[in-house]
Amino acid sequence: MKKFSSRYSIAVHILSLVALSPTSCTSDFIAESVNTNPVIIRRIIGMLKKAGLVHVRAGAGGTYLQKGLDEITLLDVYRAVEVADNGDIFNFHDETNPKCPVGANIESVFRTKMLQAQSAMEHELAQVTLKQLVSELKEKTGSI
Amino acid sequence: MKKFSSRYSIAVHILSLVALSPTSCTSDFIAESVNTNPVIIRRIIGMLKKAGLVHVRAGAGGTYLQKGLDEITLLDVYRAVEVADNGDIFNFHDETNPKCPVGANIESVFRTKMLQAQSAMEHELAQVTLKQLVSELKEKTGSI
DNA sequence: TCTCGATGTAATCATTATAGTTACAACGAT
DNA sequence: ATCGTTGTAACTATAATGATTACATCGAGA
Repeated sequence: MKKFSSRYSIAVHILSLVALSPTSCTSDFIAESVNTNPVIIRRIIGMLKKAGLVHVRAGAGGTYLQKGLDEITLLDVYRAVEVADNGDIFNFHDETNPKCPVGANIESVFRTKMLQAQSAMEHELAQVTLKQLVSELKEKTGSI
Repeated sequence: MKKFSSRYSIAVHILSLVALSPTSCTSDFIAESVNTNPVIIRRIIGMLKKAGLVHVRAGAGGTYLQKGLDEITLLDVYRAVEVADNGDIFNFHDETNPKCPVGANIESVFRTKMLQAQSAMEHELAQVTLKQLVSELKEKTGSI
């Protein structure tokens, strides 16, 4: 199947930081916590922005949540940054031989099963809100 | 996260073919149904062999199931061909800044959630045996 | 025993996705 | 008007995947 990029973990990191930080979150500030290049951060923030999860103060700088922490689930974040063309996490071998009874029908049968598996995973992601995640994070860090 | 390769769909195709075909399944024969190169097939069969799902008649040629159709689940096949180093389908951005309370703790919190999501997916895959899948395939093809 | 088809595997290549980096125009608060 | 910040484009490096050629090896059957 397709594999998840580390964009996803960075996106969650960004949102957690924006949620917890009392100071303004510039891409430089975030990049330091994530330990990567600010441009990487800006690219991902761009995706989160497009998904309506955050907004950015142009010119002045700084990223802010667009929705409540309990209104954003891990599934929302996942969909914002994992841009699989069709949304499927599974790749299929294209163009099996239509003359072979197996080749002609295997994909539709297999695809059904895969979509069920993917749904189960996405359902799990939808159960977790950023509020919960941040709350667990706070416990770990002591305070902040 | 990481994405699944099309090896998985090819592996399922191979096993279905081996299960249904009355004639000997050589890599050339299978490659024709899958519509790819025989070497691709042999490589994947090698993985299935290593996982104990099939055996191959060396010299003579032909692949045969090593277990009963109802003893092989989609999860078995998945584990046989998707060789993620640690088994995780999620990638994490490494080396976040340990000096930042968020950077230092976000990964362990996020990882827990991701493993739950992955478990949900794998549980779903474990529910489907090749026997079921082949049975649905038979319905589709009429007979064989 | 010899032949011949089939397997197992290495080596190579093209393609694609990702991550990182530099550079720079545009924005807007001060 | 300045200056820090954002939004992108462009480029590079790296890795995974899929495909292909080549070839040594195996072993069933003539």
